[in-house]
Amino acid sequence: MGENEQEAPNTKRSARQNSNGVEPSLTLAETLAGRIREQVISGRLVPGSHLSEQTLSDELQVSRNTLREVFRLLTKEGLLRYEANRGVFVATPSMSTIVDIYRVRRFIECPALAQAHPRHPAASKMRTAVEAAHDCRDKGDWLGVGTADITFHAAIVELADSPRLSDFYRQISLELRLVFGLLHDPEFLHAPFIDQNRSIVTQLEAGNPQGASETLEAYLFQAERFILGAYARVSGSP
Amino acid sequence: MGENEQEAPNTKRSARQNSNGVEPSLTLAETLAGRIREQVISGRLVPGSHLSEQTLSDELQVSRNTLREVFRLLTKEGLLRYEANRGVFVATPSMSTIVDIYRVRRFIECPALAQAHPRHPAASKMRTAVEAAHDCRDKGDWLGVGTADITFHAAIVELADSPRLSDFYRQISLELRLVFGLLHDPEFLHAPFIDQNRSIVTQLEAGNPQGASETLEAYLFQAERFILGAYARVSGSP
DNA sequence: CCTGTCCAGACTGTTGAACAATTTTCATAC
DNA sequence: GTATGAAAATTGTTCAACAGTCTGGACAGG
Repeated sequence: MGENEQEAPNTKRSARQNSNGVEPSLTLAETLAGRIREQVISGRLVPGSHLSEQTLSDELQVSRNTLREVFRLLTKEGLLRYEANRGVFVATPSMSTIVDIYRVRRFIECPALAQAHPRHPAASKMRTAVEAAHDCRDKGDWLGVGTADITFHAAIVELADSPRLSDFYRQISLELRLVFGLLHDPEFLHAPFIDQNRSIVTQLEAGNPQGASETLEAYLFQAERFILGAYARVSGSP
Repeated sequence: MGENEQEAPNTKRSARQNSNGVEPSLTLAETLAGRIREQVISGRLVPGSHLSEQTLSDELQVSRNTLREVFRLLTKEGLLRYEANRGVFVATPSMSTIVDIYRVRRFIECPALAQAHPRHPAASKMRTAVEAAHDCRDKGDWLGVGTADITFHAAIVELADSPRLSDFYRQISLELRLVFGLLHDPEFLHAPFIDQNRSIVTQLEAGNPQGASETLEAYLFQAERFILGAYARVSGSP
């Protein structure tokens, strides 16, 4: 009797272990995707390196199948690259990647800003992000400055009121952060742009979205040159 | 005796069966994703319906694990939607979906066209697509007209020379086709726009991208009203 | 010494079965 | 008629196995 009851008391930690506890119904794969995304963005996982299924699944204590789901997610986000029968690699941004990213940014951010209403909710997000960047600079927290910068520009895109556009921009930002990680010199990269961001939001708040947009375009061209230069330096003499 | 030997000689056809044989290193999951994508776009898989893992994996003769990889792919494309512990459903476009799609289209297509060089390679793609749509109309092949229409507008986006923008637009097109499938009245939806497409490409070829862009903007506003109206009719009295 | 072939090992692609966790269904009690 | 609670169905995750593909080295011949 009772052989029906599967009482096997489950030695492994229960499937949905949540060290922080509060994640509401996030699947394991999604949680891990977040973790690996962090590592890729922060540069701890070097672009071009091979991610072995066996090694990683051992390391993260998940099965290969689950890890493969994670890989699928991150591949679609552009952070990993697939090669059939050879596995996944951390994406390696090239010069043309950078050029394309900045082309897209100018294409989307400038019109979004130019046609924005100064009292749009996203405008206050911009202001908040600018001040956060300022604070972080004072504390020497350059990684925080980078995050605030991304937030600022995401807010610009939100001015266009399009969920799909915002999602797309989120993806572009991810790739850009991958580039930043490759350059590891956040101070040099971000310092010059904090004040320009402030000038942009100030112009917008003053009811001059057109001027803000022009400042932004100049900003983006300048930033592109900056990044390309830094990239060439890193890539030329590693 | 011999119970140790797993003699079951693998009744299923070898893993990489390729009925057409020529697919170069496409993974099974990717192949299946293509098949399901077709079914979703064509409307054979009704929006909102639940895709059971067990049922579908039996039907497609693949394992649940592989099918889950397929689901992950299509979810990222916006054709399927995930609900934790409840499974995947075919995405159900709403009015706000349509509004957002057309907002994005105007936001991207019009500037891409306005700043285009008339001799850009994508311009000839536009011309080809227009003529194809014309031919299909004469033959009464309205599904072909729809495909040609999508191709035409994808070519417009290609004028911007940005792979990431083109990829993004491809995704938007997929969602739009999902809407079309929901409306199943391709003649009514596409017939009015073939000639406008022709006018647009003609203006571009004549060296007037600005005029082409204005025509396109009017086109997109009109098409949005069309689709929204058809949607309301279908959704109101099913 | 160089080059091409062949073989073994490592890794990915896919499978099927199993169990845990969650949702849904349904019968019963109030 | 609605609440309750257990059974059934479904998803989330794991494991072990095997087939297909790639990698690297041993080995033979030039």
